[in-house]
Amino acid sequence: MDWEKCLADAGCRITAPRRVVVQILQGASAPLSPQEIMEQGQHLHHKLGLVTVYRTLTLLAEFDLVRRVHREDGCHGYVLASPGHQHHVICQRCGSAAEFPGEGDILALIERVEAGTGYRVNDHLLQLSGLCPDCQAQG
Amino acid sequence: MDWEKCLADAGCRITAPRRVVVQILQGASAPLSPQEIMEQGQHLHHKLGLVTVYRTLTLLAEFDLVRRVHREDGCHGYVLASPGHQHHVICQRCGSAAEFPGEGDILALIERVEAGTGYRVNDHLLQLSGLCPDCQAQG
DNA sequence: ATTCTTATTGAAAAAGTTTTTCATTAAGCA
DNA sequence: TGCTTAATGAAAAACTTTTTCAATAAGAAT
Repeated sequence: MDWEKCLADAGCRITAPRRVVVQILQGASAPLSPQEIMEQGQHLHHKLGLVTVYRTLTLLAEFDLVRRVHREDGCHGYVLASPGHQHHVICQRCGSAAEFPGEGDILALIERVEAGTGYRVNDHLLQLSGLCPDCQAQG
Repeated sequence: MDWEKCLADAGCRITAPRRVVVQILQGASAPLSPQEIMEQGQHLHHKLGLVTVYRTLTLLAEFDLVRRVHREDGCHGYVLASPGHQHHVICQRCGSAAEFPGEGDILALIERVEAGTGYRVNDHLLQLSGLCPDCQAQG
């Protein structure tokens, strides 16, 4: 579902800062920190504040529109979650990210884990890291 | 390999604070934050400082003896990584963690991702969250 | 055992990240 | 067009992580 409709249906307003945050994430090829989102976003909306970026990310995360991932540098990074493709490979060298569809494999694994541990699994985070094609080529 | 030997072989010293951090993690049933490790560790070594906990965790992580995971509250949590069982299910209610062996399934998935994206995968993080048996029973 | 070297520690301070507060602004409905 | 109230931005507070540096103690040499 469209993010605007998703928020609107929940009674949230579609504001300029929110549009900017989503737009920046849409154009990103790597997970961005709140700080980076603000810096890039200020080119589109020069009054954009860091606090608003945090609040927007928290809101988007509540609706699973955005996903928080680990970054090598220890920061939290955010990537847009397109439904059904919520997994990422991240390049350890340049930080670029690629999505991959992994639902099928994961679901099978989850079933086995539930059987083995007794836990009931509601959510999962799978993040791979390595080298993107470009960085491999550079050695 | 034993963590003490692992550090000693690299020329690091086996100190009381380091022993305490490992001991706390060994007794933990959920990922602990540096703060929590310090608080619990001070019962064993009352002078243990937070700085030392951070440094010890960084060191242990370098040798893959410890693993950093996401926690619902946004904090970073650390769990001991027993080799070959580096994956965890975390209970969203009580925070307890269980390990599960998932190597086989993951390796197959990784191969498919490498073929599909062109990325070369060096490392992976898989974290499941849900409800542990106890919390399920409580409703 | 004792001494020596130097890695490690703890405390304070600095740096960085995230949240709270509150007056002001503007989204969306009437 | 105006009204209501959610959302914003700035400042400050709270919290997390790193840096600095003098003091300590691990482990090798004696």
